[in-house]
Amino acid sequence: MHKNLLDYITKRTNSTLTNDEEALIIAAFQPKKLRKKQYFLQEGNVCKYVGFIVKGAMRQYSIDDKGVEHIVQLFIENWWASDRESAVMLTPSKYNIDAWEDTDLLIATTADMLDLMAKIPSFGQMTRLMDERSFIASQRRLNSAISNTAEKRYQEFADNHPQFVQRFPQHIIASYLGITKDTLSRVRKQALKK
Amino acid sequence: MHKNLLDYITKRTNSTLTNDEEALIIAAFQPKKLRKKQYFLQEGNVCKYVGFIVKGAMRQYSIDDKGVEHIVQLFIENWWASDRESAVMLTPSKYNIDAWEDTDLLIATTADMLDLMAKIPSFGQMTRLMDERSFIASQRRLNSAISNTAEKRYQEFADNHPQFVQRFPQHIIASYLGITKDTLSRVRKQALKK
DNA sequence: AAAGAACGTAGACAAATATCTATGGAAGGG
DNA sequence: CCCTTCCATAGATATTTGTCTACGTTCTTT
Repeated sequence: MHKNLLDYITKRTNSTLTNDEEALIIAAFQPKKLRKKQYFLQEGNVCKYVGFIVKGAMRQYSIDDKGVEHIVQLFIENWWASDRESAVMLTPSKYNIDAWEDTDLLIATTADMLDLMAKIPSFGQMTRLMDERSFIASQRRLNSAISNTAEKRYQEFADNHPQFVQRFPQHIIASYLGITKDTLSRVRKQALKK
Repeated sequence: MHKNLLDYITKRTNSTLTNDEEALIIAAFQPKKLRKKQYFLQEGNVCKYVGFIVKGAMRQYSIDDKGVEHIVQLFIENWWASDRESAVMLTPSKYNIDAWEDTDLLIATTADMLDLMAKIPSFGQMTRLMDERSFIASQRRLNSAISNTAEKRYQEFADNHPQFVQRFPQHIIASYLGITKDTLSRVRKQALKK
């Protein structure tokens, strides 16, 4: 199971890991299985782990005053699940993270992550790349959210993330885009005509 | 002028810099003055510099098919201006960054930044903190954009960033929030009644 | 196989927001 | 100082999106 992670690191950084480095990484990451709907993180708790998704799909969401869920992030294989805000600031999380499909994870504590970053250059490089990618994705999504109509946002999303459209139902996608499932349904209908 | 930057680094990281380290940083960062409306980065160019704002205010925005500007980011003193996506991926930027007020910057190339990160631990730490903060801010804003009404979004923004509300006109703030200036004007009027 | 939940779609209506035009005042450049 | 540009607001109207209810289908669970 750890092989997926080691491959991920070497591929992303175009480097190799020594046996010692591999051992350190394997020691730090613990396998964990989550059944569908099981929580990885619950609102109000401090996020102590980061999870590398080996197989499965997860979602991160907040719940507003009216009890409505707002999807802030979706994760599938080779994504890192965690609430960075909570993990970095050590504050109670405003979000829930749970499994949408049965999911296999490799989890490590924030402390272990910092340790690995310090000891293994390519691990540090990998996390930097991961951070950059997250930020860029977030910026793009934000730009799309403030600039585009619901229709354009969905088109962009479907073009860039076809895997997500396949694996999550429409009401989840709609929430992720900041629209209702009804609007998404209408938008898709419009799109078919073209 | 470099003192602002050195202070910023030591404060953020709770550490001190040796004379050699300070010299490296000063050598890497070049002072630059921008007049109001002058570009720091223009759409289509690759972002080669990152700028630390010593004094002034800047904005980052895209321009859509209809020629409408969409503000994706605002910067004031002690913020770092750059298009990370372009700088990291070495792709032409989709954004413009220009000075909203006359601005004093300290600029460094991406290569110099990487060099400083490698040579100066606390510089690496500082950039990591900066990246984390950016990401968290971006996540929050995204969450707000998809979850809240225009009114709530403005309230949150005004509460969290009173300096921005003071220094940028309403149509800029409105664009930043993803609404029109007309809507923002109405929202503010409503808020006064409370 | 049956029962219940989850899901997508639809239509009618309501609410939020955008668009457009106009106006007066403030700010900035010569 | 005058002139121009920028800025905030207002009202009328159009468009987009949300809300609610309903229904048929598919998926889960027992």
